Order: sequence, then C-alpha cells, then structure tokens
Amino acid sequence: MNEALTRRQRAILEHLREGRGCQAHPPTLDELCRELGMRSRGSLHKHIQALVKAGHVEPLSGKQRGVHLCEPGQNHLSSLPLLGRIAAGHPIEALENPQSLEVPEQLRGKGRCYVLQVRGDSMIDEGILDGDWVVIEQRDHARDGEIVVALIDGEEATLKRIEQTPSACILHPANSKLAPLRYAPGRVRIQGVVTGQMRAYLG
Amino acid sequence: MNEALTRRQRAILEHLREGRGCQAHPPTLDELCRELGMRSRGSLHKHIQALVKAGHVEPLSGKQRGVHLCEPGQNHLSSLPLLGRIAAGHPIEALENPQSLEVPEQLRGKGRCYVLQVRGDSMIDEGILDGDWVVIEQRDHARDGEIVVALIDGEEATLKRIEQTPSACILHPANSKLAPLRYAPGRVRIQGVVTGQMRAYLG
DNA sequence: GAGTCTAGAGAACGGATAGAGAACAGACAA
DNA sequence: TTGTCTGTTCTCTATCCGTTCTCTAGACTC
Repeated sequence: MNEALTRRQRAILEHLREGRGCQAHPPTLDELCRELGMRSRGSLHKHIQALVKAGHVEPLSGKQRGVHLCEPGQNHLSSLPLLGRIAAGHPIEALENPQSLEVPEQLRGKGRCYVLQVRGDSMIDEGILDGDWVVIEQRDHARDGEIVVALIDGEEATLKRIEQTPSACILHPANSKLAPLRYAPGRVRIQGVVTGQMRAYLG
Repeated sequence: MNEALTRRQRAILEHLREGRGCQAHPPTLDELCRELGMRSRGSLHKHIQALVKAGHVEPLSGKQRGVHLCEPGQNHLSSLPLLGRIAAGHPIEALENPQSLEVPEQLRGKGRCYVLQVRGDSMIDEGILDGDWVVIEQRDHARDGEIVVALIDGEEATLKRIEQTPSACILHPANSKLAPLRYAPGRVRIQGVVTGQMRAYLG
C-alpha cells in the first residue's frame, strides 16, 4: 500500500509521525504548511487527502480539528467494518459482533466507509444481488443518480438510487417489478452513498 | 520468464538490491543514473525494462513512483495482476503493461488467481456488468453451474455459466436476449473459474 | 567487411506531481 | 451578529520523470 504514495506524500507522512507527541494539538493545515515550508493550504490539502485515502490519516470531515494520524492497527489499511445487513423496508440489521472485511482502495470513497451486506433483490437490475457486499461512504448528502442508504421516517433503511427535487425525494429501486417511491424531503435521511460492490462465488 | 540478463543488467539489479533499505524512497531513473555514473536516463530505462520483463522489477506504469524491486515470492499478498479485458466473442484483450489490483481474500479461489475487466452485457442477469472486475481462479476444469472463462476453438474467449454433458459443452449467457451456445466438448477449453466480482462506483 | 549485440548519449514528448493563490462554506469565538 | 479560523475546491503554472526515439561506438561472430 505504501507504494501508492508519492514522494511528497511519504515525506509529509513522515513529518506527521515525527511531530507526533511533541505537539499538544494535532496540527492544522496552516501550521503544517509553515512546518513544511509551503505557502498554499490548498496544495497541502491535496496531499493530506491522498494520505486519508491510503488509510494513514483520519478523515478531516469538515470539522476544525486538525490532522490526526490513524492509530496503526485500528484502521487496518485495507479493512473496513462490516456493520450489518440492509434489506429494503427494514431497519439495518446490525451484527452483534461487527466483523471486518478487506476492501480494495478502488472501491472506497474519500471519507469514512463501512460495509453492508445486501438482502433481497431490490437492486437486481443494477447488478446488486442478494448476499452482495456494498461499500458505503458515510455522508448525509448525495448527487442525483447515486445509490444511497436512505433512512425513511427514522425507521426503515433501504438501498436505492436517489433523485432529489425541491418538492420530493424519489427513491428508484432497480427492479422492474418494483415502483419508485416518492417522499417529502423531510422524511428521507441519507446515511451514506455506495462507492463499491463485491461478491464472492463459493464453489 | 527469467530470460538471461546481460552483464550490465545484472550489475544494475545488484546495485538495486544493495541500495535497498538504506534508501527511504525508491530511486527515480535520474537518481539511479547518477549512482551508476550514467548520463542518459533513456539508456538506463532500457535496462530497467529488461529487468521488468525478467520479473525482477515492478512495472513503472507511467507513474512517477520510482523503481521497485519485486519481493521474491511474496508478491503482495493482497494484490493480483489485472491481465486484461474479456468480452464475449473476442480474444482476451491483454493490457500492454499489466497493472495490479487489491483483491480481498474472500473473493479469491484457492489456486493461482488473476483479474479481468468485463466488457459487454453478456452476464448482466448474473449481476456482472460492463466494466466490472472479475477474479478468476486459474484451472482447466469446472463444475456445472460455475461461471468460467472459456476459450472456444483456441480463439474466442468468453465468460459464461457452464454445463457439461458427455456429448456437449453448453455455455449459458446470463442475458435474456442471448441464447445458450452448444459446442462439442473438444472445442471448449476452460481457462479459469470466476471466484469473485467487484465494481467501483465513481462519483 | 558485414551484420549483430550491447551499451550509452541526448533530444523530445506527455502525463504525473507539486505548488501558488483565489474563492467559498462551515465552525467557532467574541 | 460579525469576523476570523479552517477545511475544501478550483484553476493555473512549472517542474519532474517515465517513455520513446535516433544516433554513435565498441566487441564479437561469420
């Protein structure tokens, strides 16, 4: 995985590791810029994002809390938590003891991610079958056409392709037997967006 | 694979092996030139390419990531080679510079595995879409009902669900628009069996 | 000598990488 | 509320680096 980093990214990661402990607070982008002799916060941000994606740095998530290194081992470079099962029309069925699953980098989003196992055939026409794993990037918003984990009325969770208009939030199943569902925007809460999908064929 | 190396190539390989560990970063061609007392990046490049071909050095792949030695034997536990694209009815389209792809252990078979990218919709009803990656376990036999990479008449490669009878080998596409294909057993050679499938949803 | 193999120099191209800086939005403190 | 801090996104530019190409030169074989 370290191969995926550029030299600058490696240098910045090393700098972060050295500085660890000496500093009371995790450094902000501006502070890091100064330490590294850079003048552009935007440029540094690009490098940090690469380190996040590689699993070496925790996602910044918009909060003003500086740059944290991941605890080694906590966020296994290629492992994500398998939180439970999702089936249209039920709450997510959480696993009592969350397992973890290797997930290739290509299948992950930028932010914090987790994995759900799909129950049912509501997305069958999109090639998401019963038993498949989907990789979810945790966010509360989505672009039209993305496949989202949506929570309806705070109860039912479902996996659907989303379409948002000012007056309604429309959830499209990908199964010709099922009709799209239309809700008032307030009733639907987006919990995450599908960034990848995996399936195992067992002999 | 291990073609005979020329003298210079052996010398360069040895130099790479010695430098390993002392250097934090994998050397670029320019740096190697300086270390070896050469003045032409282009000439060195030719030697490195020979070492890549002989399997001693990882492909550079156009990225600016420097020259890596291959770990003998332990070729990245979680990476498999992405050999090319497969579309029903054509030979497998090999990539000129094979990339590698992280593949979770759950998606892999027991034996030697590799990855192909799927072109076309011939397996759409099985949830294998255009652009998906399939993980293939290399073998020359399959059980009925498994999805195989089959080579027909030594030419066309295709991805189909297989059914074998003493008198015929039947390849079932998973697309309601396409009919099963029936061949004399001798015309079909099994190259591998699908053990996993992955898809990335790009924002 | 002709032909081939090996090694190197150097030019040129294009994609990858790195950085500057502007603009914007949310977080937070006064 | 306002203003500042901070993370985020964007465009633009310069440089780095892998790649390909042509040309030269020595060693060796036939």
